Amino acid sequence: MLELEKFLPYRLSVLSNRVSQGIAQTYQQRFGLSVTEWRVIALIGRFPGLSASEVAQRAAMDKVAISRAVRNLLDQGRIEREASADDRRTRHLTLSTTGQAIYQEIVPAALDYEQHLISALNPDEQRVFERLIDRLQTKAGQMVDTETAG
Amino acid sequence: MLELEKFLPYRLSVLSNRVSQGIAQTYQQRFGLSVTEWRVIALIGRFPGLSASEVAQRAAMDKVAISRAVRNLLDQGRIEREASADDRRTRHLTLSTTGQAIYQEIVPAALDYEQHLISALNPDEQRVFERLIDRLQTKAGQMVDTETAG
DNA sequence: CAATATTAGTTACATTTGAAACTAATTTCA
DNA sequence: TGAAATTAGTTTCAAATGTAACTAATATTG
Repeated sequence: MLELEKFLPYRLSVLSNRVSQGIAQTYQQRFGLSVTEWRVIALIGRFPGLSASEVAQRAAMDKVAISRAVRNLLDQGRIEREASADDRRTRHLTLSTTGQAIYQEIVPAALDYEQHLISALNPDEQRVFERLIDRLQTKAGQMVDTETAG
Repeated sequence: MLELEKFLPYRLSVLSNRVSQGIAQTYQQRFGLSVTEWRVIALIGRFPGLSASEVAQRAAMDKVAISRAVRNLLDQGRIEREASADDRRTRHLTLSTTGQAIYQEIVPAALDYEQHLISALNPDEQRVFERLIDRLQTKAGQMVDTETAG
């Protein structure tokens, strides 16, 4: 007997969607950023000079999605792109002044959201929760690899 | 300083996507079901006679998405639909014989997947994890309501 | 060194998804 | 009662997304 509302994958999905949506309000309304665009900004802000494919790797997202987000952010003048000295295929990405302003404004709001959310747990619980998430993450990864799923 | 890879909303998103994808292999490959179609089947299997909007509510999904999934499942002969006696707008949904067979086959596989996944945690940890998820779920809901997000 | 394979990134096309408008049935309440 | 509001469900159109094919640059290897 499967009770969807108690089924872990389902609960994870609902929770994740709700959290993402909540946090997205911050940057969608204010800056019209998509989730992918925001992640690109977050990563380039943190690691200036990343290439598009490095961003894709770190964001765990598709390279096509990243390519499109990069294109949009370039069009909007929020990031800049410079050819690599030693590999003419890769271009290094950095935030423009505008992009930096956005980054500076969103990061505290995002961290604030996270703080609010996680304040539902006490510090001990927070640590436990994060460790368990990591373990599940690892396990889920193994299961994709070994095709145990069916 | 925001480190995406430690940021809870991001980690939840990655974990949830990975888990959903892992479990989806079971029903996508075998039956060509989308996530939404599978959820409709899961809910109608559990609660025969639900209407489309009741399914939408319980699945926490958009009514348009449910409408489309229902249409597909009807076309595939996997569910059946019968007008309600007391409200001619609503139609009650049930699994066809084919739909039941699918349900009977997927449910154990899904539960099995969940078991494998959660076996990364010991029983105590499992209970803790579920309680924490619930608390975060509640908190996230409150935050959407009160627009605390930023 | 030249043919082959690989990698970065983009483009094109087809499918999915979401928002808003819509129809039909039902409720509400003045 | 009957006009206005609500609800169930569908359709439409635009935007987002994924897959595969593609270009250009680099790496490999015979």
